[in-house]
Amino acid sequence: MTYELVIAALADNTRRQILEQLRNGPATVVEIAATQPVSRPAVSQHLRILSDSKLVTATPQGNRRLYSVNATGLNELKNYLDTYWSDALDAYSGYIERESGEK
Amino acid sequence: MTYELVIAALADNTRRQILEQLRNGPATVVEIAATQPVSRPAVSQHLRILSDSKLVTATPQGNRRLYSVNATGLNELKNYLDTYWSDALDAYSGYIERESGEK
DNA sequence: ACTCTTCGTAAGTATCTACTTACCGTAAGA
DNA sequence: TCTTACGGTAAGTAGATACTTACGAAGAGT
Repeated sequence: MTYELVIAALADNTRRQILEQLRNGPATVVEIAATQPVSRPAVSQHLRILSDSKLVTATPQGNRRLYSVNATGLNELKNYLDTYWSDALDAYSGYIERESGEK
Repeated sequence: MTYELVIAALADNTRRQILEQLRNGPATVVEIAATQPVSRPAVSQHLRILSDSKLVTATPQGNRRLYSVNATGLNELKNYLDTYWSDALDAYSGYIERESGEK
C-alpha cells in the first residue's frame, strides 16, 4: 500500500526537481535549496515527504545531512504498475478498436 | 512531458478506484458512480482528468458513454520511470551502504 | 565560551483540488 | 410529442497542501 505515498510524492513538481538533482549525486539541504526557487524550510518539508515514501535517504554527517536517491520507493511504484496493470490493460485497452472494426 | 498528467491523475484515490473498476471491463458513468461513494458529477470530473491523461477512453454509444482503460497513459509513466530512473538509481542508491561499510 | 552554519519544526496563509447542488443538452422509448 | 435516462458543465465551498517567516536545537571551528 506504500505505492500511494510514492505517487503522492511524485505528484509535486518541486519534489520531482529535487529528485532529478539527486540523480547527479547526494546533496545537502542548502545545496538543494540553492537550485530551487523555494525556501530552505520548504525543501526540508519536501525531503520529509520524499523520505517517508522511500524515494530518498538521509545520512547524517556531523552538522549536515546528506540526501541521496533511494530505489525502494520507485521499485514499489513500478511493482504496482506491473502487477496490477500490465496484463489487465491489454485485455480491455483495445476495446474500441475491436468494436469499431466490426461495424 | 505528459507523464506529469498521469502522475497527477493517479495521485487521487477515487480515480484509482475508478481505474480498478474499469479493469474488469468498460462501464458507463452511472455504473461507475454506483460503486463509488461520490456523486455522478464528481465521477464525470474524474473521468475528464483520466481522459486527459490518456488513462481511459470514451466511446459514445447513443445516449451513453462507455469508458474503458487506455494503455497509453500508463505506458507514458512507465517509460518515464524506466528511462529516467532505472539506471541512475543504481548509481547512487547504494551510497549509504558503501559509505557505512567502510568505517 | 562564543560564533557560525546546518537543518528541522511551528505557526500562519494563500492557492489548489475534490466535492456538492443546480442546470442544460441530447438520445431513447412510450 | 412527451417523458425519462444519461452525462457534461457551472458555481460555490470545505479541506488539503505548498509556501512563507520565525524560532530553536545541535555540531564545527575559532
